[in-house]
Amino acid sequence: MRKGNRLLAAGWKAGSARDFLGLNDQESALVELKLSLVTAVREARRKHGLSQTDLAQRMRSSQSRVAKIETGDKSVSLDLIVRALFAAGATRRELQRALAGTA
Amino acid sequence: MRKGNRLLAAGWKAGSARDFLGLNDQESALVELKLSLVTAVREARRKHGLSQTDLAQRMRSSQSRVAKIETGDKSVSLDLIVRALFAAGATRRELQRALAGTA
DNA sequence: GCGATCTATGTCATTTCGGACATACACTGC
DNA sequence: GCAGTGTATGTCCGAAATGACATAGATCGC
Repeated sequence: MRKGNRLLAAGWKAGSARDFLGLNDQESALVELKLSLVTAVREARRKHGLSQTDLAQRMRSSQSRVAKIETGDKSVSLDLIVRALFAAGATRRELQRALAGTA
Repeated sequence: MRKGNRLLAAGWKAGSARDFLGLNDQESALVELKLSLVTAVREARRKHGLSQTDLAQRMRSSQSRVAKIETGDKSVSLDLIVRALFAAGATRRELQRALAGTA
């Protein structure tokens, strides 16, 4: 939790996301993918000046869910992350860029 | 189902994926996103000379699930699609390209 | 300090998803 | 025509995800 990645404290663990427990290539690829998108969600949300509550309404969810999304809670699906991203006003192109991100 | 998009016969409907029933922008964006990826899954699988059964094993799933993925069954999550994509040997970069696709 | 706003975390009831199995269909070589 | 292979579809049940609520922490202006 120290360097940079404060994200995913509970749940996914940080770092390269593979070293921490038996994740094979495919699994870690997915986890890291989610990581990138989760970051993009918060950025998109803030960029558009929305609170978690605002975003929650836009996507017909709840503030607590949005918080879980952004903290990388393991109960959050990729579907929900992407929905959040779109609801936060991100375009498909931005999604694409986010994907190119940190990896 | 005629022109090109034979995909998603049952379930999501085809075409621009929005016109067919009350989907707002966000919803249709997600559906179309899934569409692109689903196509990518089949391509990746074939490119690597795998049968649905083969891919199923790689991702510890079943042939029927893979079939459902590729036909756009609505019981299939984005998570599963992406897992299939990685299991089929696609890289993150390819995923990114797929995202740029047809839209 | 207090209210207001924003975010994080835990829990729970309901919904949705997923693997497995059965079965059907399509095509191919024999 | 039949066996073999690949794909599609329906169903079931256990597992995971989701929204909602409660509540706590963290800032900030006053």
